[in-house]
Amino acid sequence: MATEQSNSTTTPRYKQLADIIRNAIEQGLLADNQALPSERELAEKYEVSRDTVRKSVRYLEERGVIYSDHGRGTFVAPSIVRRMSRFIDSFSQDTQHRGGAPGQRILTVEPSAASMGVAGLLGLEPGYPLIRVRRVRLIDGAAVGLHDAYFPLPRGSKLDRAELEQAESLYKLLTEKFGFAPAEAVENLHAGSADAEDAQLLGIPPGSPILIVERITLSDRREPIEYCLMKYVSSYRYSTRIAKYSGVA
Amino acid sequence: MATEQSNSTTTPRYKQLADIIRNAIEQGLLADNQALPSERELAEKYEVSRDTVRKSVRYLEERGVIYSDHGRGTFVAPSIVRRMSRFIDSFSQDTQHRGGAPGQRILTVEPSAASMGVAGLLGLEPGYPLIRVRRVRLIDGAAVGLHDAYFPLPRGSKLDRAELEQAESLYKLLTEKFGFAPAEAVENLHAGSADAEDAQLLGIPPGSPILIVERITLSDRREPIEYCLMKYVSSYRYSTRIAKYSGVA
DNA sequence: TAGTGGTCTAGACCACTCG
DNA sequence: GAGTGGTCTAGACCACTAG
Repeated sequence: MATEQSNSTTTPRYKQLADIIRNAIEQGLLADNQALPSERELAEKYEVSRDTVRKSVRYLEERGVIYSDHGRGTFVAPSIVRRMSRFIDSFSQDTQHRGGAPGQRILTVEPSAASMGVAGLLGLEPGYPLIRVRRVRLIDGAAVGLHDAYFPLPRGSKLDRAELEQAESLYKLLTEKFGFAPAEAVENLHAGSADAEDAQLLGIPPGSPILIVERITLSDRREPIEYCLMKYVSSYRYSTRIAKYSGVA
Repeated sequence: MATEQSNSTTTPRYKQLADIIRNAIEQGLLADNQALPSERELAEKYEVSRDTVRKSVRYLEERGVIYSDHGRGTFVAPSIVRRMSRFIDSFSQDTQHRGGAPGQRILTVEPSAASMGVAGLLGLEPGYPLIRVRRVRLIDGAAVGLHDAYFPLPRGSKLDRAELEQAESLYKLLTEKFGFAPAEAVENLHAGSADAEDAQLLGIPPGSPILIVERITLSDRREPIEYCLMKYVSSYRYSTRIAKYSGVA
């Protein structure tokens, strides 16, 4: 930690240290459930305070990379846990983490007045102008899901299909072009059946079971900024991690 | 924070303060998205260091109760987010949070030698002696899910149906009687169809779509201690919160 | 008993937001 | 510029685990 990289002006030390530890784990230098050096040792080795080391440890613990046990030490989380983090732009990342090639086929990109349902979820007036983007999501070229996203654009802005087709990701495009800043999301999941259109687009028989995921994305001020309805074929796995039991009452 | 309760010997101050804040929110003293007093004000008012206040804030932030924004302040999370925390013993708690009465009908409590599949998931030898508990989960008396749990018991221990029928919760019983100590869990979800038996137990037509949740529960040492296969009718909602986008490389 | 993580303090300075 | 949260330090003591 002595002589710092060029970007150290902005990256806090605890994140730098966290990256060092995470890289060591990802490169297999530390095995599952193996103990890390003690906090005091890490502090000395990297010339930071113990409190900064603890911040790194918390940071990685929240992400399921390591875990600490009072009086015993800090350990590498088993890979089954490490692989399970969820992120907001989950489809592409999840798929890549699982070794698949994510893809998409854009169906429509069009203006859409908010229906009562969507307006309620987004906290807007019915009829409010939204953009609706419908896509088939692919893994290794095979259709696995349908995404139907609704979001407002800043007044006067436009989004066309060509733009989206070139972009690496819808979220990245929205973020860079329109200042779309997702901070958090809530998701509701349930089982359902494919209707005729779903079935045709996903290449499955009508009535097949599908996993339905509804998501509301919130800005840093916790204003709803997107509603997305997703439908997945039954071979698609949605993975999640449930953190430490929190002594609720 | 001056004169403390009797149990203050063990409860850390930051959790006591977190409880004070959470209670204020739950009692409606603070509205959604309303700003909390600044960290410095809270530190002065409750006579703790600012760092301790920050621990309380982190603690509640992880649980989706509040959120902080650099330079702006700390705010009450909107109720749509606050309601979304998941816990390991989720069914009973989730159901209660939603205003329903959770219940169960125990189908079988029996010894079961680990199949190859379950053995692999639990990191045991096939044939290892396990207990298998099958239950129908109810909300307001109506069947909504099937739980099929497998776990090892300490050598020589036994678990019978009568015991389970009296217990408040399977987890509580296992924890208190056998030192079962869940620290974390991973879940995989996908859509499927009810077979004849599922359909009969859930009171739905065979072939109906169901939400299939597989869970592996891990101990504080991250050893797998339970595998549970859950099937839910399509009206059941599985809710989750996706925390702040974490700058993963 | 030695070593580990957990809590707590008091103070400093930086980075960000907003009027 | 005033106020907010974010980072960092150095040190102290407690609680837990294990040989």
